[in-house]
Amino acid sequence: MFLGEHEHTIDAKGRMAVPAKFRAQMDRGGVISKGMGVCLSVYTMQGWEEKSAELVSGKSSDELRDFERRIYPSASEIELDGQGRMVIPAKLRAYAELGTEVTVAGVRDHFEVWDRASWQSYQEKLEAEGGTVPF
Amino acid sequence: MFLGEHEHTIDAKGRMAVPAKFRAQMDRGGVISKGMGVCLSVYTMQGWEEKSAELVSGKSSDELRDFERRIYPSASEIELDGQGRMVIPAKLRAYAELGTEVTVAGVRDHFEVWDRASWQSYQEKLEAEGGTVPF
DNA sequence: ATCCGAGTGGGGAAAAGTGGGGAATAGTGG
DNA sequence: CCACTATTCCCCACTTTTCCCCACTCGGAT
Repeated sequence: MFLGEHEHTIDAKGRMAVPAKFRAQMDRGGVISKGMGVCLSVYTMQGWEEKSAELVSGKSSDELRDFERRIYPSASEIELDGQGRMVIPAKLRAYAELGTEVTVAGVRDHFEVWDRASWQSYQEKLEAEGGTVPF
Repeated sequence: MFLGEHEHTIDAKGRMAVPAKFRAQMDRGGVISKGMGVCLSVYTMQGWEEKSAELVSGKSSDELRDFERRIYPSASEIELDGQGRMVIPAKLRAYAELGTEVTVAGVRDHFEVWDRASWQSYQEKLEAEGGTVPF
């Protein structure tokens, strides 16, 4: 399970360290894709397969074609280098408007990568709307 | 699995580099055919056989004959050269209105080749219709 | 104080993408 | 059957990007 908020950086080569707590789950690689909102989502390979299978089920063939043409091209397979970093494709970096300072947030079955400023204003918005955490 | 969006070019000889991430799957060649919409679809040999078998199943013999006469002549077997490129037949290039700048998009079991401008407007259309990516 | 793991930065080798020359091949007309 | 032309294919060359490895810093734990 992915938990917690981690502040990391993206270097000049487009690399970002995966939080050490997430690495064991990602050791066999994973999939990064455009997320809901201005962010990117990273799944384990298994998680991605389950999630995408679930999303395409029960669609008519016309819908399915368009749908597949949106989700698969917007994703990319990723692996970790010797230092536990992943390379974020330039297209995806642009989509999520990532600068060098990013926040990595664990969200149960996947984790998300946000530009740090976007993340902060998003959290502030949630707080203003939704009140306090329920624990 | 074919994933991601790759910007490539078609040179004066009609050749296009297959994205490196797709090559391992294409090493024994594949089949290129007209795609759904103004694009071309490329399958692995195995993927093509499965897909075409699935499409012809459950058709009456009259339907089947016409269908086969449409599908198979519009397709072409392709191999990769020493540099990992494939030659796109001129007829298919014309069908998909491909200029020199193209986008190669991975769509799970196959990948598609679009003229870069067509791809972009198609994606914009999908976005306008379908909202955000669900991940 | 020292060790160790995490996060970051960068150099250099390897691979990817592109372009083009020239031989082999296939197709065309005499 | 031969000659000519056009196309295809194989190879080499160049540039850019990617990947692998080593090095440094910073905290926390021993």
